[in-house]
Amino acid sequence: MGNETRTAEEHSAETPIGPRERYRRQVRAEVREHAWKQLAEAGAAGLSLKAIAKQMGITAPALYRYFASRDDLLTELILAAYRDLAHVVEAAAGTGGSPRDRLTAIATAIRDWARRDPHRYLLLYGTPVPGYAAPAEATDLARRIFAPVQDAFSYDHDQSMRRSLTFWTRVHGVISLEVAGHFTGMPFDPADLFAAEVRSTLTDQP
Amino acid sequence: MGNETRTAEEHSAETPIGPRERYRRQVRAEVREHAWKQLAEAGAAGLSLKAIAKQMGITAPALYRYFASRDDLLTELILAAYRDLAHVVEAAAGTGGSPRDRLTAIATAIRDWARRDPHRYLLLYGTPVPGYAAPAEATDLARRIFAPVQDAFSYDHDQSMRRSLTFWTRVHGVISLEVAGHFTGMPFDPADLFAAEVRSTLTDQP
DNA sequence: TGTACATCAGTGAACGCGCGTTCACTGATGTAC
DNA sequence: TGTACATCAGTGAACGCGCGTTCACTGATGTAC
Repeated sequence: MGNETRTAEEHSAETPIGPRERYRRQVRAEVREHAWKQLAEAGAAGLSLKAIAKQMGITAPALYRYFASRDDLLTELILAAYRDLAHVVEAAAGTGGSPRDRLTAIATAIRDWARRDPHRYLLLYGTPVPGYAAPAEATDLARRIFAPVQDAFSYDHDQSMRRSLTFWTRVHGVISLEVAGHFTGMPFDPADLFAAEVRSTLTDQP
Repeated sequence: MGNETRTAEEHSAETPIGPRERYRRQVRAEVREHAWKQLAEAGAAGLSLKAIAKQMGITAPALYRYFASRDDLLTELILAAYRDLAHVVEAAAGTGGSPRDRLTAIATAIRDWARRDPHRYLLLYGTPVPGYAAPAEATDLARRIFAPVQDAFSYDHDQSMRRSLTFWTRVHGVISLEVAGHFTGMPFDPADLFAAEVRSTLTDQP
């Protein structure tokens, strides 16, 4: 599913890790993989520890060695998705070039990322999961994803915030309708519409 | 919840209805009301016949006198939501005036409708309910909601479809992010952003 | 106006299912001496 | 290099919960004569 984001525990590995820790990380990664598969098939509401355990051929209580609770796992997935998108957006912005080039690269990167795994996109920008409160880190990451856009528009001192927001809503307007399937069967190519929308936000830009 | 849409059965009442039929409709309406309340609190995944029955002070099997299944009820709610939005959009478009006036009225009507009951909006335009296939009538109603927009743009013979789509994605771009709570805590008024987006689709228009 | 009958709303028990989570435990594995 | 011990992954039983749905039934209510 392309979630190669390293978790905090893996970053702080100054001391070399033993075989138990190595095994532990493998299992955690495998759990996450199955979780993403479930999310893609049944959405966030369909995420089930028991089902994951069954798919892995172990019993459900064993998973509590690796995740404190179902919500804990969901939180990890959401944060991983945010981090992955942040990397993708930062990489696109990092290619340099004019603001126009950077913004086009960012927009394309976001759309490609959303289409690669629609449910992962919808997990972040779709209908909020009822009864689930995102951790504070999610808000930070959302801001971090938005930052490269603001940066690219910063040449327009008076209107940079407004133009960043407009860029954001236009990009998500096309993507969210496309990903939710509202364009299927309609006689046009969403890619064209998307490209036109991105261009529309770039008028009078260096 | 403002779902005053009449169902097919109520339309076909040529013969005067008896007290049993009247009672039946009252109960059905009451079930729908509780269902909307659940949808608003827990989303589509949280829609439960047993919970509705409990709230109404009857047993769950009794509900099967009124709805064939849980999916059947969900379908009715979705279609009712589509119909309600269709009425709202058609009423806004029907106020007459220039295309500019009509489109502004339509956009405002959609946003107000979405904000009045976010989960009803998300039921139609948010994350698709996993495992649920919308009936064909839903597609017809979606087209019907879109029609007044196309009609207002029809003066632009060469670009009416493209401009209608752009109107559509910009309107939903702001609304979906706003309704999902992605603007909370940000230092600007979504209403301003929305108004600006609507205006942006109207440039060079009568 | 009164009575007989058909209709039908609602009950209560039950089925099988899946869920998250706890707990005391077993047995394999890594580690320290 | 070998042994003792601590660690810890995973088990199996269990809890309480909620879900959709079926079925045979009771009893109230409307309707036709």
